[in-house]
Amino acid sequence: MKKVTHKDVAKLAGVSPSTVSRYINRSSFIDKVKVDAIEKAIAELGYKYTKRAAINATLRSMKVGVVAASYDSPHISCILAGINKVIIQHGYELRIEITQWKTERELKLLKQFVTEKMDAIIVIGGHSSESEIKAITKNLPVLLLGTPALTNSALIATHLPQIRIDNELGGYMATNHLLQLGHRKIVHIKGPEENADANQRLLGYKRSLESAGIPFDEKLVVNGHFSLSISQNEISQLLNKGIEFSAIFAASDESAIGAMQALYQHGLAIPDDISVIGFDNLPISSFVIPPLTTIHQPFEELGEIAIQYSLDLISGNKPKYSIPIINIVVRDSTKAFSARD
Amino acid sequence: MKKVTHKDVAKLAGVSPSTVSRYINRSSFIDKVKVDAIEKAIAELGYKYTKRAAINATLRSMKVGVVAASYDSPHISCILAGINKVIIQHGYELRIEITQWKTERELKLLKQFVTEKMDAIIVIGGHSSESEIKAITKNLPVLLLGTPALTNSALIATHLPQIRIDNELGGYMATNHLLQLGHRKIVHIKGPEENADANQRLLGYKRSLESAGIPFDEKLVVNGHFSLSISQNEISQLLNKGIEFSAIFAASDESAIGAMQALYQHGLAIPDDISVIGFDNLPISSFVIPPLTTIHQPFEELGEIAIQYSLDLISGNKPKYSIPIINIVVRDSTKAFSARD
DNA sequence: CTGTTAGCGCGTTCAT
DNA sequence: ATGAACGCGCTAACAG
Repeated sequence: MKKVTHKDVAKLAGVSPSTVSRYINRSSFIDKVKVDAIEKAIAELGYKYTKRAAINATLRSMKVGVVAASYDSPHISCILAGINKVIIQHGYELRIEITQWKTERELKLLKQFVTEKMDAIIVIGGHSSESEIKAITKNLPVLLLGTPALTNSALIATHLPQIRIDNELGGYMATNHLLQLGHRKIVHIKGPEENADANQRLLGYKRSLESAGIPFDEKLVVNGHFSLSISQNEISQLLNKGIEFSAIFAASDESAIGAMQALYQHGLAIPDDISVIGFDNLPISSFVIPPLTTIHQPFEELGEIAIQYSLDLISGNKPKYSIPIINIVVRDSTKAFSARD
Repeated sequence: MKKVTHKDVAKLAGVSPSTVSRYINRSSFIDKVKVDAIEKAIAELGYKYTKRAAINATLRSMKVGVVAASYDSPHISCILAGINKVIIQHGYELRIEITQWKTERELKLLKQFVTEKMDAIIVIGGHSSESEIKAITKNLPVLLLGTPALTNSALIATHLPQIRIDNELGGYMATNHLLQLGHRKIVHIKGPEENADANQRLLGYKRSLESAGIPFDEKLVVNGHFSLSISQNEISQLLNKGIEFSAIFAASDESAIGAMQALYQHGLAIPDDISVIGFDNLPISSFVIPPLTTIHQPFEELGEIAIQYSLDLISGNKPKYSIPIINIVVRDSTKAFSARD
């Protein structure tokens, strides 16, 4: 028993193979009578379409490649879930590769995706510049998700489409929450210098302080690189230096958790001694002790939007999308300021 | 400029296309002179092998499918990273699909993988029975990773290969650690009834108690279903009932963290009032407060072993593998027993 | 609208 | 050991 092909279907239906192909792809209108015959033949023969052969014939891959820093970063998992959810409905496949935080590897993977003829590429929180990416991917549809790559201003402006939340607003909301609780000395654990998201959150922090009439204090800002251990270290040093503060706004939940670690090690209670607010709302953030107040990012939705956008790019449609909304989730790690003894 | 194919290479090298093909696949010995000619032609033409066409010609997919419960389960991410690491070196591709904890979806995906002619399938912590899986996958290489599917004893025994750690030993080690710290009333948060891993951990718990001469107390065992929130709930109820205990052995880190939540809400300090030990050593477990003592599972290594095994299955080699070693990681959540006031 | 012809780039019989 | 011929299953270009 050989595999039944569209030719067999064609023969039985009394039409040509190409008509069957056209029927399958709905690429043109077909006589109702023939459609019926084809459908009958398909049912009778138990014909199954083999996408592989089509891909081989068209030289298109029907794949979209995703490069991300790692699998086990919680928010990346959520984004991937969102992407996966919609992509399968469109007959595309997902190819996920991880950079392990190495820029060279990111570039290498991008090149590989190009030679493998991916139909589109999504870069999640990449570290290379827009111009580098564009140089490699040429006119392939590329989408930047989350942290956009740094634009090297020395080169021509190459604006790749990107999906991002309103980070400045998030930074403002977080800081404002602390302010409203009566805190005045608020530490900010910022993200990497070259990260636009991080910078915008810092901007939001500044604007919030400003609108409350509190002067910006350089000494209260440390760089946690979105990293748990680095943030832990930074806060620990701050504490050792004896710098005073009653609250922390961390630019990521991982940073916030690192800060909590440091506070814990120094015997400081959260939120009684120090309030902490994060940014991301990772799945785990509601389960740290105490549960973390944070800014919620709809990661899965971000993934869905990103892939929709990419699909539109592939098909040449004008992408239409809405920026997902962020909001504050108040849990137990923040509390009204009270002067310590 | 058209794509350069193996035919072009053949022509330039003065050999036949099939010889080039044989050279590429090393499927038979070729005259040294011709090899040189071929290599020279490849270099000159910048020829690139196109796997897609080969796949189409052989009707093999060069893919292995993985079904897992979700992307954003921390240990699954680690396993996937391990799999990904070795699979790319072998020219295979990874197709990951998630079941969202639904058994029907698991079965559906399995069927889909079969019709897509996956070369092998890995099921991570599946929920269907071995016989169900085997019925669908026939003689396709299937590997069960972690939690094996429940074997329905009513049907014929169908032993699918599976990679697992020594869960009984892990349960023993965890309990023993607590015992050595002087604890006598040790709560166990077990996993789902139908989960073999969970049952074995429970067995280890029992054996450890037994060897310490402590009678097993049914009331000290609750079912946390490996779930954070359920475990939280169960421990909360235990506390409300006034049942006495000084330590908890949770069958998963997520359960342990849930337990910690409950303790926190009841104003109990960890480890001063209650010691907690988990099982898994998730990336986050070192960062909860206090850092969690737990049994370390080498997830990434498990992934590597699983895919190696699958690759061996595909190529017909006799799979050789070693069961990965687990060990205890002592952090701050456990402490010597001291009678409370 | 539909059928015919000609590939896509490679693997795999057969012979020799 | 090597070449010729054919096949994989489908799409695309061209006629009509």
